[in-house]
Amino acid sequence: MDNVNLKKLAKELNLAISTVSRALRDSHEISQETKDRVKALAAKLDFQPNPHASSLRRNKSRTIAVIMPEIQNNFFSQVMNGVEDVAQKKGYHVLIYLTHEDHNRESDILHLLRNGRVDGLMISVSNSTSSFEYLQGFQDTEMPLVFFDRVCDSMDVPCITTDDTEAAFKATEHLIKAGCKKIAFLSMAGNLSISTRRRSGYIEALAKYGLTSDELVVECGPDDELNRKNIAALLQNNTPDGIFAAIERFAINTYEVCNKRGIQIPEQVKVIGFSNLEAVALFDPPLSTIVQPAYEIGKEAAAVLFKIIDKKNLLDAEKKIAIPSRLVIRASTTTIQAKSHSIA
Amino acid sequence: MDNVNLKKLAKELNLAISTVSRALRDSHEISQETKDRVKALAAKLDFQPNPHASSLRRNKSRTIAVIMPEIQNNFFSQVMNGVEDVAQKKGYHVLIYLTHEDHNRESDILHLLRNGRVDGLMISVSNSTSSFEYLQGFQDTEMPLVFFDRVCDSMDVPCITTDDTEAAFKATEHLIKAGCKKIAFLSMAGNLSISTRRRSGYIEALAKYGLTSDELVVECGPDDELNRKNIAALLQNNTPDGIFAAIERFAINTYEVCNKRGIQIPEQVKVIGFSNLEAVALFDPPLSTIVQPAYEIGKEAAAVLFKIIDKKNLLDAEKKIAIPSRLVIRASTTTIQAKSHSIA
DNA sequence: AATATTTACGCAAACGTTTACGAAATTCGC
DNA sequence: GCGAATTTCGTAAACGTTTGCGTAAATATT
Repeated sequence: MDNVNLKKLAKELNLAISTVSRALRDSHEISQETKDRVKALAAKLDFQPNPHASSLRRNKSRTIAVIMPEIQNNFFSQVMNGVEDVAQKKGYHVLIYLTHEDHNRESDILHLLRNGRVDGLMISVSNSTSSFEYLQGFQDTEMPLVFFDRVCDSMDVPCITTDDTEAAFKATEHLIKAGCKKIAFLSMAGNLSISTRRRSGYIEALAKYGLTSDELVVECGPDDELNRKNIAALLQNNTPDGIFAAIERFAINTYEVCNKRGIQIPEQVKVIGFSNLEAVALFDPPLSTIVQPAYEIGKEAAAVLFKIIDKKNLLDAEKKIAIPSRLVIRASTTTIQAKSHSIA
Repeated sequence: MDNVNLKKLAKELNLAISTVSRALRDSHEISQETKDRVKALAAKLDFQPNPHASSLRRNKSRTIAVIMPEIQNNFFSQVMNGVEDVAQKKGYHVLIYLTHEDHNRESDILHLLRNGRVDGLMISVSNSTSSFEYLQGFQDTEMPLVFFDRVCDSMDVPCITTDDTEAAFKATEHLIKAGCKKIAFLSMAGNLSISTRRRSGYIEALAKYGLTSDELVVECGPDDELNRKNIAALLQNNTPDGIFAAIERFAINTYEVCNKRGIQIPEQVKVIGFSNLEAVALFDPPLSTIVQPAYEIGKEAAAVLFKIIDKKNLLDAEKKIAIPSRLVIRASTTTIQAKSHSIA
C-alpha cells in the first residue's frame, strides 16, 4: 500500500493540494467546512506529512543532535533523559552521537551535521580534544550550538555546566574537615575546562587550610587497568589519607584497588568523588559523592538551544548557566562508619 | 554565507547539476578529469549534500530509530552503545525515543515515524503495553522492525533477546544449591514475554528440586518506594531465605530494605538479580548477578535491522536470536562471605 | 567510409511539501 | 446596485537532489 500524501488527499476530496496543505495547518484562508472535511479524511487515512519534503521546503528539520563522549554512564544518560523530555514536548526529534572520547570522530560528526540535518546541536566535548578549530569552523556556519558539562570556554557559545570549582572546593574542604592531611586528586587527563576547574577547587581548598605543599595530582583516563595501576602506586608511595576523584570511574577504580589490597575505607583513606550513580549508597562503604544535576543540565541545555533555534533573545545570564551540584556525605568520608546505609 | 549546493558547484564549474551529482557519486558516466575537478571544488567549499533533498528523492533517510523505556539504566545504555557503533560504521544516523514505560507515548512515537523519517526501527516495548494493536498496525506499513529484549512474541518480527528462561533457571538453581529453601521472585508487573519467561525459569527450577509449594512471586514496578514497601512486607511475612530479582532496580530495592531493617545478606537472605551494573561488585555485600549481553544485543539488533533494510534474506536462525547471559557469583549468594571483593 | 558502439555530458522530470500570487465568489459600504 | 473589501480556493514555483532519457562527440566495427 502506497503512502498517503497530499496529492492523494486532494484528489479524493476534489481539492487543490495547496488547499489541503493549508487546511491541515489551520490556515485562516480555508473555510471551517473544508478544514473539517480534510482533517476527517486525513485522520481516516492516518496521513503523516513527509518530513523530508517539509524540511526541504521550510529549511527546518525539527531535529536536534546530542553529541557526547559516552552514554554508558549515569551522568550522560540522565542528561539525555532531560534533553529527550524537552525535545519530545516540543515535537522535536533527537539524534544521538557518541564520540568515545575520540576527537576525530567528533570532528567527523560535526561535518556530517553541517547541511540541514539538524536545526541545532548540543555537545559535551571529548577529552582528547586539544584544538578546537573544527568547533570554531562549525560556529561560522551559524548553526545553533550549546555546550554542556564539558565546554570550550574560549568560544562565544552558551554553556550549561555545574559549579565545578565550588563543588570541588567543598569536597576537598569536607575531606580536610574530616581530618585528612594529605589529599590526592584524581584528575581527568586532557585540558578541558572541567578538569582545570575541578583541580582549581581542590587547590584553593588546600590553600585555604595551608596544605599547599601537600598537593598531589594523579592523571587518570578511560583505561580502568591503567587507572588501578596508578592509584595503587599512589597509595603505595604517597600514602594519602584522602582521595578526591574528579570522575565517577576513578572513584570506582579506587575502591577496587583498596579492596584488592585490603586498604580500609575510611579508616586508612577517605574517598569522595563526582558521581551520579545512586547505587553508591550501597557500596562498602557507602561512597560520599558530589552529585551533578544531570537531568536539569539536559533540560536547561535543550531549553537554551530551542531559544536560539527560535531566535529568541538570550539574556546574558542564560549564556553561562552553572547549576549547583550537591554534596552527599556518606560513610566513605566519615570517621565513625555508620552501620545502616542511607537511601539515596 | 549561503549553503553550498549542487547548483552553486555546477555554475562555478560550468557544468550541469546532474553532472556534478554524478561525479560526486563516482558514476561511470563521468570522465576522471571532470570527477577530479568536481571533487576538488566540493572539498574546498566543504560541500555536504542536503540530506532532506536526497532522502525525499531516494526515499531513504539513512536514519534508524531506537525506542526504549528508559536510558538511565546500564542495560539500555549499553544496548544504545552497540546500536550506535554499528550505525555509525554504516553511515546511518540514530534517533532516540524514550517511552518511560508509557504505552501511549510509545504509540504516539510509532505514529510519528510512519512517513519516511526513518528507514527502520528497533524497539523494546514498555511494560504498560497490554494490547499490541498499534504495533500490529505499524507492521502493516512494511517498515523494517526489530524487537530487542522486551519483545512481542505474537508478531512475526525478528527478536534479539537473551536466554531469559535458562538464565532465570540457573539463577534460581544457584540459590537452591546455596541452601535456599524458600525463594521469592521479584517479578516485573505487566505481561511481557520477558516477565513470563523469567518467571518460568524460576518455577521450573523450583519444580526440579521439589520446591513447587514454596513458590513466592511478588510484583514490582517502576516506583521505588512502593517496591521497598512490598519487599519489606515480603521479608516480614514470608521470611524467604533467597530473593531473585527479575530487574536490577528490584535487587537494589532489596538491598535498601535489608540495610534499613538490619537484615543480613547473605546470612539471613541471599540475593541475586539481573543487572548490568559493574559496580555491584563493590556493594556490601557484592551482588551476584545475571549479566545480559547488552552491548551485543544492541549490535546484533542493529545488524539484523540493516539486513532487513538492505533487503537481504534473513535466515530463520536470525529471526529469533537469544544471546546467552552470564551468571556472576558474588558474596550475596555465598555462605562464607568473602572479605576481598572481586573485580568485575 | 558508413554504421554501430561507447563515452561524457545536459535536459528535465520527478520526490512531497509550502507559499507567493492571482482569481473567482461572496460580502460589505454607501 | 456599483465598486471595494473579504473570503476561499487554485496555479505554479520553489526547496536540492537523483535519474531516465536524449544527444553530441569520439571511438570502434565491418
